[in-house]
Amino acid sequence: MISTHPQTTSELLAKARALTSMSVGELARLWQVPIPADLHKSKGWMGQLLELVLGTTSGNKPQPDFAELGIELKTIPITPLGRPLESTFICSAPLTQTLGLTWRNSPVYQKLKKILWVPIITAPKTQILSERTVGTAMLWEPSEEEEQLLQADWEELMEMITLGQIAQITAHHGTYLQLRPKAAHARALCKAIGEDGEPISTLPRGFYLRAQFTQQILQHDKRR
DNA sequence: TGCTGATCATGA
DNA sequence: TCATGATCAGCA
Repeated sequence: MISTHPQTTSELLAKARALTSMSVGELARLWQVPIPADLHKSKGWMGQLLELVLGTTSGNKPQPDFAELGIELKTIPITPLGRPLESTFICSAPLTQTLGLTWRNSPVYQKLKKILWVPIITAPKTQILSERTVGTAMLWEPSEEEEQLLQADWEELMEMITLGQIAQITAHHGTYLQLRPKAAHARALCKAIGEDGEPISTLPRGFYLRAQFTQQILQHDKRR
């Protein structure tokens, strides 16, 4: 089966909604994608399957998955009750040259401003991949209130990075947006700002949405 | 058992 | 190394 790139937002949403209740095994068969035994060594597999099915246009370039529509695609494993099993990676965090960076022109905001969420109903986490099913996809844009909350977290974290306090940042910081390691392994280091403004080597970090926040998004949208 | 910190695959 | 896609694994 061949996917065409969706031309409009409504076409994309309709396409995603048409997948509701389909099993992962069914999708993989239709698109002739081999199913891994588990996701241990194929962590991005689910996301890549949906990219194929929905016909994303961007590959692994630093731009929205549907560049023309300005929409980012995120697959999120949820329990049958709608609780996300994982936090959601947004983008890597700039650790140097952060002065002058503002919320609205930050990579975090650019990623978050329009997201197509595709829930994958997964229960329990050990459930065989092919038996998981697609939930109801939804298009989300942050409300004013949500944006303010995210911006506050972002500003707190970015200030710490800029002031050379990255070593003190843990995943406990940030109410809805957190900063965590994002690396191939512990030896993958990058440059950051040290306590006295000197360059230091540290683990690359990424911004993540807490599962609690994602849950609110998904629940809120159901009431519309 | 939820969450943090660590990790896996792939392409340029 | 850094971008894309995330989930794993063990501790609190």
